[in-house]
Amino acid sequence: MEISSHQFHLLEQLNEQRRQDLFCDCNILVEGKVFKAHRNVLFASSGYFKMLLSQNSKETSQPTTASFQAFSPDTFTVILDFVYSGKLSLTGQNVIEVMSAASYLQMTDVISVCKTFIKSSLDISEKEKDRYFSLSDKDVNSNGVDRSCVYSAGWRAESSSPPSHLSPDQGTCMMGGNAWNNLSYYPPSQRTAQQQLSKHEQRQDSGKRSRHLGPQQPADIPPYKSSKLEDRAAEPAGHSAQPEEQGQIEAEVESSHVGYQYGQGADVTPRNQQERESPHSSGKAKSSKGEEPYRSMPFIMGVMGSWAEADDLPRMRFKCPFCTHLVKRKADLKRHLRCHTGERPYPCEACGKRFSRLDHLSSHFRTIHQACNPICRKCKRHVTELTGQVVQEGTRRYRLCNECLAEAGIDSVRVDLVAEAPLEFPPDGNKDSQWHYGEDNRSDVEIVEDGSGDLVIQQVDDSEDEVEEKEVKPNIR
DNA sequence: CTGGGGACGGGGCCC
DNA sequence: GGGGCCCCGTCCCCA
Repeated sequence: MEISSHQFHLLEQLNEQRRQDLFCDCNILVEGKVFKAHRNVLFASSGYFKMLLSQNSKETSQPTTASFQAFSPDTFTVILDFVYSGKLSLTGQNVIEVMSAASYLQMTDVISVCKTFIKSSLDISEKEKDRYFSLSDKDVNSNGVDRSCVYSAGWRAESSSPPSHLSPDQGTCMMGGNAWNNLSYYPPSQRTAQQQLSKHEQRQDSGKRSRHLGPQQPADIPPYKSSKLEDRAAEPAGHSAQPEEQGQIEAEVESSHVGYQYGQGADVTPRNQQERESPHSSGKAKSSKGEEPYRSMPFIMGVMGSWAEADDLPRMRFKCPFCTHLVKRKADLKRHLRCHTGERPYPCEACGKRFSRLDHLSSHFRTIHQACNPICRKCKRHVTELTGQVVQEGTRRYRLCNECLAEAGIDSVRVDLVAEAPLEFPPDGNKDSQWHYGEDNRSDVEIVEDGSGDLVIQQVDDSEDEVEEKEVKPNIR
């Protein structure tokens, strides 16, 4: 016979013990603030602590001490509260930091929820967003987000009552129920984004992890590191940034909270005040309408006006919802966001490779397909269509003179220079335009062979099918 | 190990 | 304000 409330009561008791500093055998130092906790609870909740405590498992008599500089005490409070309650107090202000901290601590469940939170904010559909983040008590039992949280819950944490004035934008995501085990569940509308983020993570992770891994770092360092600032901020405690840098980081991170505005001219509720109002809320309701397709993420894409004016820093007004990157213009943010979403709207119609930016496509086309520099790669002599050929080896294409060609005995894909010539880059970067090889005007993906039968031109239709493809494999380099 | 080539992200400027 | 373009730095792959 199973008593469903046991798990909850057990956790509640542990939380009570933590509050009363009973049996706490682990001290966590976060930017000077000490948090007390139980090793076994931390061990069970975080991959980072699991590794850390495993290393120190033999010295059980002494309290374990861990210190962090990579995130703020407030962020760790959210994390620790989750560990001891199963409730994750996410807000538009803290979601990035919480996700970064969770990444650092290897708490995949928390990361997943943060991603979902962010994804929902990015969702084009305002309705969808409202459904997932209207977290009044009533909605907690009916809307999407909490459906993901209480999905097949074996036990249910007692309902805390978020203030009824919470708006969708600033609602607090309560990760309750059986969240410990079941957070792999996503509402269907959010799975794609989840996959995208994960893949992007993997890509960044595999590519860049080694540079950030210290000897004692967790295996999965925060992957959301598109900015140098975040690179620094994510450094482990043992490799903390220089004091000067750290101060800057703190200032910027702090200002990213205090200075957050929900659309221009919106009210700003300082974080501390928000916390006084409610431990799980982030203040007053204030929704704002931005512009498509970012209209639905106003509470994350904050306008950084106040701190930019307060400090003498340049006016970096737009903040990336996925990292700490700040940009001056919305267009720059739009461009930057593609590095997170993996969106590649600019296909090269000569080779099918897709690019996130038109100028990169343009550059690619010039260097690869228009080979402006008719020099033999081997002997460096000038070649013409008569004296040389374009050779393709794997993904590399270059020119060789006939002599070097014969010497090398290359018989891989050869491309006539003449055949190269007609390829013209489409003007004005019309990503939807069909710029054609010859007279063909076809839709959908189609393989077209040129006269030589060697060069394979892939015409790519940038419509639904491609969208599907983009979602499946973003950011393939 | 090193250098070259290509891809990519950020910043800035121009229209 | 937004798009396009250019430049620069960085990273990765490969020879």
